[in-house]
Amino acid sequence: MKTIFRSITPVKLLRSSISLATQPLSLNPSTLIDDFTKFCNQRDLPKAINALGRLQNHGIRADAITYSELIKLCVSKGAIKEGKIIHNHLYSNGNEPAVFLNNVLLNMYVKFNSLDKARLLLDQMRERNVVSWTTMISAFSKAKLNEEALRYLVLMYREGVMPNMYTYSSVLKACDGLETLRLLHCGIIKSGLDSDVFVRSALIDIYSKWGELDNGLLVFNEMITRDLIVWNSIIGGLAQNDKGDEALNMFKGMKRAGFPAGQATLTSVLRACTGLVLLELGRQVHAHVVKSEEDLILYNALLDMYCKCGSLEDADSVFQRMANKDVISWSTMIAGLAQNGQTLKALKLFDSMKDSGIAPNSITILGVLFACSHAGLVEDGLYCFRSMKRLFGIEPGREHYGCMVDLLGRAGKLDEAVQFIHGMEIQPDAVTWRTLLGACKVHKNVEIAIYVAKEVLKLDPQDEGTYILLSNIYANANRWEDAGEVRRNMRDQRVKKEPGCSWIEDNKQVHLFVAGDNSHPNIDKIKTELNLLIKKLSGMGYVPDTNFVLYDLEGEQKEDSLRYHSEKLAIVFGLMNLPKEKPLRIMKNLRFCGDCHTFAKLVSKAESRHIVIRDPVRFHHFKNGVCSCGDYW
DNA sequence: GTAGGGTTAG
Repeated sequence: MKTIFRSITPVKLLRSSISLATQPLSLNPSTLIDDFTKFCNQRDLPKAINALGRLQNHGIRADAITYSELIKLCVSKGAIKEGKIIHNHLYSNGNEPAVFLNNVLLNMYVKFNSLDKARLLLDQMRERNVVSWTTMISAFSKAKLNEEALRYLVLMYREGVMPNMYTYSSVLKACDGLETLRLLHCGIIKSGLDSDVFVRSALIDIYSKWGELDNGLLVFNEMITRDLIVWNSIIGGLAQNDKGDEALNMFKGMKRAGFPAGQATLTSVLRACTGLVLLELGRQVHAHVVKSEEDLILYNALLDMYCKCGSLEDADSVFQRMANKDVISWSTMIAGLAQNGQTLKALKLFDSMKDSGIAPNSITILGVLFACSHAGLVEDGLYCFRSMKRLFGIEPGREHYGCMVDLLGRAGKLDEAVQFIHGMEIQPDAVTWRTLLGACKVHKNVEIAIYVAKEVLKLDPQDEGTYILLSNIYANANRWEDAGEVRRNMRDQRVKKEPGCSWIEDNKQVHLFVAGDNSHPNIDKIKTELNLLIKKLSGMGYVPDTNFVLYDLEGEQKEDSLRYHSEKLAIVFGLMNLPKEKPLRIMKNLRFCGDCHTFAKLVSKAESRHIVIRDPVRFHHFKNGVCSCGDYW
């Protein structure tokens, strides 16, 4: 008895006698700790915090592991207040917990999204190790505070703490460009940490995000042991960089390596299908995923795939059945309807979205404006644009302005569109002007077109289409000198020409047709069939429209290059090979030329086929001689 | 003991 009393300081004795009055429990320190430990183990937060209060009153400490477990319990329950009580307790009486517990506290504030509190704590800590720094860096990186993440990496270096694989795998995401990325990669290799799978998957991912897929592939190919996430990184990287076919090949490789596809994998596979318009493969993925639990991201990708493969019925049925829908699900569906020419349904869906209590974001509004512009709903579009900030708190961005230029231009209000661009709060870019140029073309306004084309070329001197258009305009007006100058400028700028190509899926195979390329095995047969078809259509009044051809070709040669545009070859291939009841679904890399558009309309009538062609911006559903775009595109 | 990588809409 005596010895026990002697071991307690007078202050502590005083405290315990006070607490005795309010909390008539055990006085014995070991019993108090036992109580505390017991409640922590039982994950009984209120009782544990109560017991902690008694420890506090008696100036007693439990062991670090128990505290750490209790803090984790707070995190899992979102108990911020309790977490702070523990923090105060650990810092009471001028104590500072060991770095391990400090790290647990740091992590707690991070999980509570209190980055400022975490930052303060880190500043205050006497000892900071690699875990402390990594906790902060990872938090900044996840919160997309990239500058802060990189800044803390530097602070860490300056303090003489070296990053490890945990640090690198989380800081890589925060790279602000290729230069930083290369520096980090060097550091990783020098420290021998590049054998870590986490670091590797982060490297693959970030290289592909910065458009250096080859470096990502290099990292991937050097790996001896790969896990599911590394496969996902490379497949996702390929899919996001429009290398759908390579992504699908990689997916095959992954299956060969014995990995079952996870939801993230299938999301990327769907993205690849979307990019390649592989509706049938997309359907197979769908059939595969309906068996598992509904994953929102995956289902959103499914929606997008159906929309972008021009199958609105499938998209709608998925959308109707989805138990949870977020702003992306709604925006995908609204944009999908709009792009497929179903304007009124798109606007109706926007109303339903608002009714359902999901707040639209800037991308949702973009879909709505797109719908208005493609249906000539000038007033509705203007209203939406003018009220987006007031109603939804969304500032119009460059793309919203672009949609408005399109809206005015399409409606033939070309002067107003020019005025609108001059009044924009954001500097117009080449895309803005090019949008208006397209409208000038449709409405055949030469005067404005010349002005607009010059604006485009000021901002993008490499734009092939604009040179050609401008020189065609001059040539048609017999202004040969001007046309010649445009041609010279084009040569001086070494404008690159992107070859037009189209592709179509048949029996799980993609058939690609590139302008001027005869490598398809059946190309001769296809060309023969195409010529027969053109003859048949000529009987219906089809005359090739040569205005859409390059200026340096003449007469018959002009018509010949037009004759074999890749979308025509793809259409004929589809007619020859796909069953009559199936719509022809064709994808192309460039915008439609007017001649091919007319051609497709006539074919849909002459052959009674439903033809769906996707250009880089929208869809054209050809049925019975009419296109869903209403001949505006 | 505490810190880490991949997936969706324009």
